[in-house]
Amino acid sequence: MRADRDFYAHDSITLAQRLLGARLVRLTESGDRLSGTIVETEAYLGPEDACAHSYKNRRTPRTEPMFAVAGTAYVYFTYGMHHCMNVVAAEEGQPQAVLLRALEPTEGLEIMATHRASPKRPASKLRPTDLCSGPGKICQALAIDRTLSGVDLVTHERLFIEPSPAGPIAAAHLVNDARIGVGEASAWAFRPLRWHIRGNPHVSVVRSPRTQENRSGNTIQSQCRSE
DNA sequence: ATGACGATTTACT
DNA sequence: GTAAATCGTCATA
Repeated sequence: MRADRDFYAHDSITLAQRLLGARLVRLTESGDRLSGTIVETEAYLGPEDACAHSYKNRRTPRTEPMFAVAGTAYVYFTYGMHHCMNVVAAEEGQPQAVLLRALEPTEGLEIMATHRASPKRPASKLRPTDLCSGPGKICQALAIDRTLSGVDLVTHERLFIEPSPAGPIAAAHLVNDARIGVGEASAWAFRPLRWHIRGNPHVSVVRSPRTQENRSGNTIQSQCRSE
């Protein structure tokens, strides 16, 4: 069953954990049903978060959906070639969002593979873990681009989320560490705002405890759980 | 109008 | 591990 407004109406830290185990569903224009279980997320906190697009309330045509009601999709284009999808959290006007970083694909793997195929790596050579193990891969596999930015996941016909009937993943099964790809300039880059399902093979980046120690010193060590 | 820069992925050494 | 690909977005002028 599709998630309703109440499912999304929480701060981004809560929603990031709540989304794990839920299913992202995409019904394409071509009539394909594509879906996957969310296994990795990151919370972006809003005006005070130096790593967020909405830092200092930066409000532009691109970031406008971040200020919308919880359950809105925020999709942006980056590096001249990739799209990334967020789920907007919190109250309307508070630009918090959760970045979807990895899915375990469940329906339409064949179609996803054709979307992800390249000359070097044809669809036939792609394994399930090559399909949705990163924010750019998710959008390519499920045919999500910025034309879907700003749509309401509570009512949209072709893009929505189904919570797990089994309920949220227990905290003991989650790994919580620093966000990926946000640089190291600000202390915000080291805050543990990323979550993933422990041991899931579709997760985009698995940091060894050693690496975590090297990259972030004792700061994260004390705040994060490692594998 | 212009320039610097990505909430990334891929291929190659 | 390092580097290239590639262009929309945003701040500055």
